[in-house]
Amino acid sequence: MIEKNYQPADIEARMSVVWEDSLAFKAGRPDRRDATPFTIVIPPPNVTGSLHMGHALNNTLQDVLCRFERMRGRDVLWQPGTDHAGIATQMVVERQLMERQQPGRREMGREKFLERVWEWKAESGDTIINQLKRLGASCDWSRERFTMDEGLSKAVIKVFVELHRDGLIYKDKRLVNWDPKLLTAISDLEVQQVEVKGSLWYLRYPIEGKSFSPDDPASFIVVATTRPETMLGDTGVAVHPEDERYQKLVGKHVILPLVGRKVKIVADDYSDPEKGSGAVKVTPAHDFNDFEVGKRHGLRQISVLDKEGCLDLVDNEDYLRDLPEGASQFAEEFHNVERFAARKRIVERLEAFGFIERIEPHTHTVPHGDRSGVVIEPFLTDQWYVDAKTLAKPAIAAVRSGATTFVPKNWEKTYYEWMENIQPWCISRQLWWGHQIPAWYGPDGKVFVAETEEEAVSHALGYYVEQEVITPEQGREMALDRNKREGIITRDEDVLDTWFSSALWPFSTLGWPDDTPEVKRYYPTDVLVTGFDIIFFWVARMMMMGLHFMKEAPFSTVYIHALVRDEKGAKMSKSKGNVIDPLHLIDEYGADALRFTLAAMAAQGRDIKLATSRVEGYRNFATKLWNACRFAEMNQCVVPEGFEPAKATQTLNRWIAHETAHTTREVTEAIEAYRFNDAAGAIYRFVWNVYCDWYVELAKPVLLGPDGPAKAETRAMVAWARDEILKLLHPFMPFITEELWEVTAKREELLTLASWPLKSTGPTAEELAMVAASMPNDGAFISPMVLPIFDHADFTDPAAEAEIGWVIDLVTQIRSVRAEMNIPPATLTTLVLAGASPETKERAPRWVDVIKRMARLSDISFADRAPDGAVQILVRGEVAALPLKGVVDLAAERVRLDKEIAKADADIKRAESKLANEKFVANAAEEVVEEEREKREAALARKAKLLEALERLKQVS
RNA sequence: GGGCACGUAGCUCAGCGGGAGAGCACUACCUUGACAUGGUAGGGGUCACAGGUUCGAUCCCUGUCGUGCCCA
Repeated sequence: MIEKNYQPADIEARMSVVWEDSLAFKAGRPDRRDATPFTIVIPPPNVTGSLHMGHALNNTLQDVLCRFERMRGRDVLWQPGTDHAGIATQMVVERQLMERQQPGRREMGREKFLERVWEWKAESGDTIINQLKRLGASCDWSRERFTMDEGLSKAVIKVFVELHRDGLIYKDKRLVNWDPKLLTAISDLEVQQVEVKGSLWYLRYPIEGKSFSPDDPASFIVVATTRPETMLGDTGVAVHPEDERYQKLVGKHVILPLVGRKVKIVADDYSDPEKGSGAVKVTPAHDFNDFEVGKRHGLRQISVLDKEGCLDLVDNEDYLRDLPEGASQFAEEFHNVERFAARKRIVERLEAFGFIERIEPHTHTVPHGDRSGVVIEPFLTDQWYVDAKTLAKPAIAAVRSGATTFVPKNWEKTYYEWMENIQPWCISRQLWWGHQIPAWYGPDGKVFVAETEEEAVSHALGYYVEQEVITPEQGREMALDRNKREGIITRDEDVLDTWFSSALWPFSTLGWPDDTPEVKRYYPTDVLVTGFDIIFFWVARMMMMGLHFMKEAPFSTVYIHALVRDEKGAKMSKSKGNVIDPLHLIDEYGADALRFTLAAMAAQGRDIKLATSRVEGYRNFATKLWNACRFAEMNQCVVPEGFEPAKATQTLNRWIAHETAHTTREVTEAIEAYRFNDAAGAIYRFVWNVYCDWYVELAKPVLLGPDGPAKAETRAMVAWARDEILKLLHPFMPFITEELWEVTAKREELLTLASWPLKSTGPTAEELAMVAASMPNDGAFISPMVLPIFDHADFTDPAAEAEIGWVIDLVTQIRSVRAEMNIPPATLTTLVLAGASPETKERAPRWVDVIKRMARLSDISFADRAPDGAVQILVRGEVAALPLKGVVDLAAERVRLDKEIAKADADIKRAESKLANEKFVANAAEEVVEEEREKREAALARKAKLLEALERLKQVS
């Protein structure tokens, strides 16, 4: 028994339990042992995060695919799990400690702090998983993984060790993006370029050997900079080699103001003669470009900042080297001054001595940390790097060859662009939460990379014995006795970039590096569904790692969906406060409505600007479906054993079978092509505008009439079509459809495991091969879409279409005319079918009840010609007359007819002018020309009838 | 500066070489035996602008203007 009202919350709670108890989503169910696997790995959300709109969209689309393929009989594995999200999670816990005024991370120490993070994970880690379940995600929850799981950690260690062994991971001292707030290096991708209104300072650097005077331009060179405070670390001045202004100065030196360091003037085309003064200061330790310039000219690298972004001058040997007397006094004065304060004070000091020529307002982009929001400092440190350039090569090739394709295709360009210009990937992070790097250092700094500490120890002992640092005897003792190893090696403190473990996700979750049956069966995966914002972070890196370690690309298709934006098109973010919480929408309208909205708006290549009104509209759609099913139930509609819709005899029933088959094809093909919006649109229109608006309405007289074969067949068909609807809609609205499936009949299985109505829209591989062989090989790929197999061919019934189409047109037009003539619904009128064709005469009696009911008529009759003074409409070329003499204003009818005639005239004119155009007739496709002729004929016929009608009207008045 | 999108009904969006579509909103009418979370009918758009290709352009090409995103 279906409840009177549709209550999403009740249904959703109950169905979640039903699915869970039945293990419906478990991969590798025995009954699917011989089925082809279908695998998707979830983009793992942050373990302590909560569901946002992006997740809702991303997971709705994955779920549509998984439920669709599951119903098509595949052995579906949707692999769920969460990401440890290094920086983000560590920050959250640190903030928590601060808010609770508890000891900070450093005071706690590494071990205690990590315990604390694990506690937080235990507390909040289920949130996001439960939210995904509320959305209806049909993951195999029994296989949930976490990037810091034992198994996944094992994979991470193995990958690191192997890549290091192969020279693809190495340690290097170079400039990194340093976050002075989080005190860690970050990768290029974690840096956000922000446009900032700043200044350009023009500094005067005195030329060596000349006596400096602000009034004597020959005594100095002007350099322009956006970061005056870094001048303390300057080790050169660069001018363009072809810049005539400065050619004489190249090779000479300037004396750095305030500092007194002697600095060389070099020629380098990095300096742009058009910009600023044409001369730039070179600070190799604090700027990426300057670093390169410095390398080209052998300039020293002097770091003048510490990890926290404060000036570091006292005891800074690099800084103090070769400085004149008195330099240490300045160093002491400015030591430990924060970088922005330092900028201000140094500018003041320079100004006081006449070293500033001028200051211009200047807008430029400044790198910011995407997590901390502070300005990133290029900083010279030792870090671990992945040789991304080498790994990128096969990853590029896999997409070029089509082994992996992007949908929509244009993202491939973005992918190539990035991959072909890829930089070494900095993977070490100065954090505690994450996979600690499996590298150990000896007392002399020698590094030993190994999977375990034991192994590292043995490497180290071997090495130091060989180097004769210790004797073989000592080595043996240390190997045997842990207590004697004190100080031999210490582990690298750093952890790996979170994306390092994410890059392994498609195989680490299946049990790799162990040789598990899951790895064999489910790798490579079928499709990856994700947003374009993480193509670089994640997709590219999975491609690299997958190809390197598994020798096969991790997925054959990458479906890139839109970003969900706010109504203004801006990215939703907490800081902007424009976030729409999907859970609120679920509470208000139900998960099904939210899912349907997202799917319906997921057109390829366009962002989604979410409007709540759409969600409401689709909730109404769910209600509509609910009530249609109630109607079927009230009329005892059930599908009898062995019912074959193709064998239906009633025209109406043949028609709905035909329409259902058509929709089935539309929905199936659209999902196959990742056109989620088309699929959603097709099923929506079918349910509301075909099944509810017409089929059910047209079936009512039969269902309410006397028992008999027609009624029995109609009851069966109403139920059959309903079941087909539930199946087609299930991937989009799983909860309501499963509920209705359960309550409308005794079922052998859950809807979620039922068979999809259409197995395949294309030929099998064999058939394709046959077709290909029989055709001249022009290299063209024959898409399965082009050669559809009509499983539902039995249902095509043009005669039924024509008959029902006539009924629909007739009813619609009568309604329209009645509304136009302001005939109140309560007024019943009569209908005269004038000069009806034999076809119409044969059809009409079958539909009298329906037409009377729907068009609000009292009687339908035939006549040779329309009665005088009747409103006359044209339905498929024949006149239908409503004798309304006295009911309506005949003048109004004349106006209406005039309008109709004018319309027909316009159509005739348009068609004729086209047909009169020789070029059109000569160039346009045959069908198009023919179509135009038909249009002309139809319009001419229509006009003739309308003129007759007008004539008759005139005779009356 | 380079790249990628996008400007279609009041709003949110489909469509895309042969007569402009949906949902919501709006107007009028309707509590008809599934449904007022509903039904019926209707109004509303030189498809940003300017050129070009074509027999034919909202759709393809070029440019302009505007908006958004990504990368320097």
